[in-house]
Amino acid sequence: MTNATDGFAALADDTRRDIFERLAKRPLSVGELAEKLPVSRPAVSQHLKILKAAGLVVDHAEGTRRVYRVDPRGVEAMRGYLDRFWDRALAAFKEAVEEEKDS
Amino acid sequence: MTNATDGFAALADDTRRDIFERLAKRPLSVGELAEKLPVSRPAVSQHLKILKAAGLVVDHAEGTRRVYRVDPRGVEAMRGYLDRFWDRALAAFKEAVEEEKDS
DNA sequence: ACTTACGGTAAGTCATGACTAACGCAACGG
DNA sequence: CCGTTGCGTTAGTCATGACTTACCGTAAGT
Repeated sequence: MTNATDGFAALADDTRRDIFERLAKRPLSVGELAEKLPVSRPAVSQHLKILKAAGLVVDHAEGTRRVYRVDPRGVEAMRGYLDRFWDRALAAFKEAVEEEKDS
Repeated sequence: MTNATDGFAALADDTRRDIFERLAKRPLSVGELAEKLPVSRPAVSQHLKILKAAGLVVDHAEGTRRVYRVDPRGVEAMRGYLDRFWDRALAAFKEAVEEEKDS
């Protein structure tokens, strides 16, 4: 878990990205999310399960409700993955552009 | 294109992430990629089409071959998306942890 | 021109996954 | 207690997408 690669699959779905962005604004319960979204409550529950497995959200009980919030550590893991490629890709890209100018 | 959200779907697939990581090391042709991967050449071609649409790679002709390389701008776009949530999520997360200690 | 190398496209198959309805379970409130 | 609220899970359906085979276009080499 908190394996950056799972995060991509988690955020690939539109509904899940919607949920993620709403939780980024403020913590919400499953029911509160389902109200705003065009899908059923069980669907939201399943999406949250996937986001949680990817390390992007955490939940805690609050009476009978379960409140979810974004876990910045999961976001950081994905940033770290992209960073590993960014430096190298940027250097190689600029170099290629320079050679292109020699036409 | 270069829309960060398409990048998540693009990197969600294992084969596509494999292609992306190989291209990050050095530019490669379609055939060179297909040699190393456990899928057919047309499959690689289709994956590259998706990565290109997501703004993560660019291609250029080289004789009859087409050489693909990583486009750092696409990577940067995804980083930017994650950054928008990271600050806010981190602050909210720390605050919640502090309240948790009051138990 | 003919052939060969290289790659994108089309059509069809099969697995994955997003969704709903129905059910089960725990935590309060009367 | 007993009903209600709030979630998670299961089973089943339907759409999406990853893959292969076959085919077509294009750019050299002879």
